[in-house]
Amino acid sequence: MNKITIFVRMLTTFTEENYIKAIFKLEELNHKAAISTNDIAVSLAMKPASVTDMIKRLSDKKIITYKKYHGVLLTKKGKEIALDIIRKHRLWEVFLVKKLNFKWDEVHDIAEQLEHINSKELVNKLDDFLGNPKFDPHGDAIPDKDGKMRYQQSFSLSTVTNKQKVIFSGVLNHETKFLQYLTTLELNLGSVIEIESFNDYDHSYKVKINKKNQEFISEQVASSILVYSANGKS
Amino acid sequence: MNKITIFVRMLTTFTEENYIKAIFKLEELNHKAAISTNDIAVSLAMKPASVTDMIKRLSDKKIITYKKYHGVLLTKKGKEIALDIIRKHRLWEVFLVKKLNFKWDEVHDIAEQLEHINSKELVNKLDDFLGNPKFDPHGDAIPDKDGKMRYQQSFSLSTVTNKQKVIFSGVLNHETKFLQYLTTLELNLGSVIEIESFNDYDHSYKVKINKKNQEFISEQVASSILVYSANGKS
DNA sequence: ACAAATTTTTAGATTAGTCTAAATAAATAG
DNA sequence: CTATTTATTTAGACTAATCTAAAAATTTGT
Ligand SMILES: [Mn+2]
Ligand SMILES: [Mn+2]
Ligand SMILES: [Mn+2]
Ligand SMILES: [Mn+2]
Repeated sequence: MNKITIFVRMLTTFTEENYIKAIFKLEELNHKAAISTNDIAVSLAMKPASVTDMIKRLSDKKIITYKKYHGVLLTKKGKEIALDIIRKHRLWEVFLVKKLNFKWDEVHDIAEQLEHINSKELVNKLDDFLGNPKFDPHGDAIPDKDGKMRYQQSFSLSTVTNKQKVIFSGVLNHETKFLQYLTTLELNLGSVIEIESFNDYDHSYKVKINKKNQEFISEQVASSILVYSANGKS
Repeated sequence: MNKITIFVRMLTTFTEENYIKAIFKLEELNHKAAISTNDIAVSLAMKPASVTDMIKRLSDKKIITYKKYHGVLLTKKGKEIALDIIRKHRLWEVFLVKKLNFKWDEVHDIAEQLEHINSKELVNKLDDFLGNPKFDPHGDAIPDKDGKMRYQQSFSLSTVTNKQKVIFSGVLNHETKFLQYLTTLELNLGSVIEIESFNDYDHSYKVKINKKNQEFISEQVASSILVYSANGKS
């Protein structure tokens, strides 16, 4: 009746990793208070009761801190896991677009699967193969092997109201439909957006893209477009 | 109390796919009779009772035919799924070796994960990116998108007893240790093996590899080495 | 052809991950 | 500050995938 206890590195399951990533993204948005059960449930399309169950498990594994009725926060270990998953997701997206010729609106779901492949050597060799890219096809920063990533000094187009030139550097909405719409505007990462006029009434823009096509951009669309100033400063 | 029944394409789980692949490989070896519960259990390091459970599920899904106490066989659908998994496994192995510079003895476990990534477009684009390779880094044929693969007309080195030149074209043992040993012999796919003498007593060989190094090959090793005749015929 | 050995299945239990419905705690609004 | 509303947790149930132990079927050896 003797039991031998062996301490095995506790791996995270596919499911746990999805919770960890969701909590990380909610913390990025909130970056103040703890994340609520409900917010996690909404973001994963799960019922709150299921979330309560899982956060207990993650808390036992020291991946989050959890105070009943008061939400959760990732521990250092939890953040490391999250950044590793995000690193893999974004590197695979670069691979799919740059090497396999997928379009930027086609890669997210495949990367959702690939981000769970477990191999340190694989992700690092993939990183090298791709030339250690700093941004993914949607302009999101890619964490390096130590989890470091430089957040871009960009802002939403919807915060700009004066005539000026800005550079398109990222999106806040990753839906296929939205990305495809931007493609029809010939808007790609790095494109120059010249604001020709701002409509005070509906907050829409008339812009010229890459000195070529003149387009109309609604407030709704502008709010999901990230840009930085075209004047070297920043 | 009305129920709406929606017919959803029934996807195979990770676990089911591993059973399907195991059964396929056992059928390749046996290619006569049905595959026994026990053989599946051994090949997956699982208990027979668990296998019985799973083969009931696979039978319900029409992936295998199952007669209680008399083993299983893959249906057409089952074989298609198996070939698709094997296609993915071997294409990913090519990717890992050719593009990411992994060694041929390092790729199997990573490919075991990647083979379950679910995306028709991904596997076909990967195939194109790799130049539609016909063989993986271990000399195994890669099924095309219709599941067709040309079996090689090769034979085990241990069936050759006369002096002759043969070409190394594959392995029957995929263990890291074995593959590493072949590497120390400077034996790579395509290497020329000149049989200089065959020892009738212990069935070992003295050979010259690539017209360079003279090596000793035991019967045990020879039995896992696949070759074809270097004289154009075949 | 029958007894013994082997293989396979069944029965019952466990864990991860999910759900619904009910209970309870926290937040909000008068 | 209390009542109502909202959020969270608990309780109980289900499925997939696994196990052990026991029962049943098949195979083997004499
Ligand atoms: Mn994505
Ligand atoms: Mn992205
Ligand atoms: Mn392999
Ligand atoms: Mn292989």
